[in-house]
Amino acid sequence: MSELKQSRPKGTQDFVPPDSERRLQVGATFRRLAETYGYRAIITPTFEHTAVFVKSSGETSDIVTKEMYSFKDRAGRDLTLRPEGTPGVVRAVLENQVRMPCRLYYVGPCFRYSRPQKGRYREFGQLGIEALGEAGPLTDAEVIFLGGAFFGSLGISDCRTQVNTIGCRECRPAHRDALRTYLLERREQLCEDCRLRIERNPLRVFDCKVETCRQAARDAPTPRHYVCPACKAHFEQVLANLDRRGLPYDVNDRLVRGLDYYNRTTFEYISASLGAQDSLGGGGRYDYLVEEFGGPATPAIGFALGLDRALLTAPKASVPARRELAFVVWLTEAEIGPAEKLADRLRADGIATQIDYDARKVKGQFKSADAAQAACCIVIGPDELVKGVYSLKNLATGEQREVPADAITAEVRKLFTEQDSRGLVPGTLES
RNA sequence: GUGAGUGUAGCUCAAUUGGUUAGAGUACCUGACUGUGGCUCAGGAUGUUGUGGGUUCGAUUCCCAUCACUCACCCCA
Repeated sequence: MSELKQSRPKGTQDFVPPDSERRLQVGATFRRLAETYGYRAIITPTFEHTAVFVKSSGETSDIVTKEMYSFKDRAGRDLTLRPEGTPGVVRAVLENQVRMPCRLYYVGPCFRYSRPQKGRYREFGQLGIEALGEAGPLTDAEVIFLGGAFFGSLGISDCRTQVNTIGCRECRPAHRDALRTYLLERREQLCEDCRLRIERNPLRVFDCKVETCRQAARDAPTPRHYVCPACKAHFEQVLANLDRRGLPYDVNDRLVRGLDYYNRTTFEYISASLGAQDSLGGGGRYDYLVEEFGGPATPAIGFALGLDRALLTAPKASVPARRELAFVVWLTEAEIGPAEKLADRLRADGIATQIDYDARKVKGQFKSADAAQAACCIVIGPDELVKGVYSLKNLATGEQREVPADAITAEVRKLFTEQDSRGLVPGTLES
């Protein structure tokens, strides 16, 4: 293996065909689905002022304390590659005074500085939606359902949906106090991290995987048992609606999520086939965030799904044997001109067309066509020029026949659809 | 940030207790086929064994360091 001077930075990925196409397709599936539910695209910068993330994700969150790609630009501004999508969206909505309520979706890269492993990269793709200005539980259920529908449309069958409620401003303090008291009584059993969490964010103890902490947390007061009547009713309606829609879910008392800004409904999609990083995505309600950004009090809910993890979990569609690509083959240099002209004509007609200008022999051109997975070759030789025809060869079946020059576009189209219907081009990812 | 494992041809992997010329499949190139790919047959090319040190008469094999990748902790997408 010869030494490459440059290799990709740790935790980043290259996508070469056909993986690149598959990845784009997943994004396209998401876009289409989101649009089906009335969401519209929002595009925000890949980096923001660092304060945007510190303020929204929480100063004590792991993302902010140790996972951000932060840097100073040449004018000394403090900037950060976005570790998640929501803060930038909220900032942009306020900055542009987008009329609310509004439903927005985004697809794009996010960055976190953590040690890479299966399903976890330093640059990763997120697919997200944010519904701003909708307060009701039916929105929560619809959002949760939409995420489930997305994984379903990718053919992911082992996705489980977990939901929980963590209460609101009114009921959270009561629970927090109860939890703190409970944890302080069992301080000895807790790991170092969890002892710190008691003061900073006791909810996180529920997330801890240390066995003694799990035991200690088993009977700890959960948020759900302390929620106020309003939150309780809200959650019950969310669940009732999920039932009505037929989306299976598990209520998970310990599901609290890593971002500080959530309230009431939280949810997460889990896959068994992902390994340690088993979360396909998650989200929740964040009714206070817009206000904290200096905007008007605005209820909101959203989710972020992992593009890479979706790709990892989704069954691999068989790679198409043939692409809708025509390949023009010339015999002698005298035909290069006509070949080029024909290719341009086909392209103008919307047919992807390629020529091998470099291959000296016909055989080499056919090999190129085969390697490119072209559906057909169109041969131009001295004979064809005299007769005013092209020889059209179907590379899947091997049949070749002469077609009149002015019928070539129609014939190629016909050949494409014939290959499709004969199943020579297996279905793509979405079907 | 912590731990473990793995680095041999473009790819997937071999190489007996350290033994001299590092192999196979596949992919690639050429020819059989001078206007035709995919099949078949016959040939061909390819490696500083990740890198740098060390032990040894001799290292792909053992030791140390380093880099990269992978998995896990952590965290989450």
